[in-house]
Amino acid sequence: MMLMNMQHVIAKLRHSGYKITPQRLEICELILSSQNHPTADQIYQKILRKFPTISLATVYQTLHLLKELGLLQELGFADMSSRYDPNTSPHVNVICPKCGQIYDCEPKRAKELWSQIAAELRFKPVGQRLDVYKYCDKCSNIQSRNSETKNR
Amino acid sequence: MMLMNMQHVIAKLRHSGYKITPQRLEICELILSSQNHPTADQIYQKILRKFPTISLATVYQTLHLLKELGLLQELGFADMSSRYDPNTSPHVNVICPKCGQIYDCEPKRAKELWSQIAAELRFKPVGQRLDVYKYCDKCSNIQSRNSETKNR
DNA sequence: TCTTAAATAATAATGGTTTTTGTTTAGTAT
DNA sequence: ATACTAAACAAAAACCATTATTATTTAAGA
Repeated sequence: MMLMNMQHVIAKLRHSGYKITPQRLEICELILSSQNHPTADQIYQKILRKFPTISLATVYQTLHLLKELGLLQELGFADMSSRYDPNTSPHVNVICPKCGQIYDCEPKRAKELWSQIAAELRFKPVGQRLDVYKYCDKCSNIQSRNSETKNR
Repeated sequence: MMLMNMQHVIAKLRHSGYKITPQRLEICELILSSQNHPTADQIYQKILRKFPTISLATVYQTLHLLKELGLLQELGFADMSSRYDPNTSPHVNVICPKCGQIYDCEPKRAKELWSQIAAELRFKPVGQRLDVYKYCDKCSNIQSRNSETKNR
């Protein structure tokens, strides 16, 4: 299983004994339809259009549930809030260290790298995370303008 | 540059115009001598023995400075805590998804295959992070005991 | 339709990190 | 060695993403 779809989500929820609610389905669809991996608050802001009384706590609860069911991956960061990735298979997250922009990348070698490392580690991991840091076009301009000063 | 040492830290601080203080040196030594990547609070608790009046804010400031100087990597996690790794070269962090225990791993093929991916991406990353999730011995026992129930 | 455990909404609480402010100190010049 | 000054420090308050709590609502089976 690589990228979840709604059929899969519904089946998994039902099979695991959880209820199928409109809120849960909408949260899933929002994550699936977004290219960058949204934060909990970004999901909350979007879902407010369709569910004006939804609580941010519900968003968090649902995200944690989907994570436990293995339907998405939570990417924690030091300088920003967590982001949620519906792709749980080995792939590369290209991240701007300045603004946090993320996009996914699936190098041909990624899965090969993964399987070789897994073989060398002598155990079967339950998951993985591959991040690559690269200044996006916007931030690399700002960065080069400030790079001569002692900036902190 | 892979794993920092004290000589290197001192040179880097001086060259960058920052002062050499006992607090900064002690924090560096603690990180360098620790096998697992400690949290800010774990460093704070240890350093209290030698500097009973040190502030937690000083620990954070120092860690951020060392990060900016490229001397260590900050690993952010979903539970909003960070851990600090003096090894900034491509390596694998083996992490227990339950308790957060971490240890480093340097598979022979990691660097080789990593550079191949970098070549395929057509840019030179400014950093990277490779996490592999594996339940530690302690947590895998607990996990198997609870796995039949709907646990959350 | 009825029943009930689960899910939701609203709100308060939590806790890691950052900011602020006044004091101390490392590094340099005298 | 002493004095000077910007930087670093300690202490405490503030911040804010996330989690816990509680009362109300709802999905799903009888």
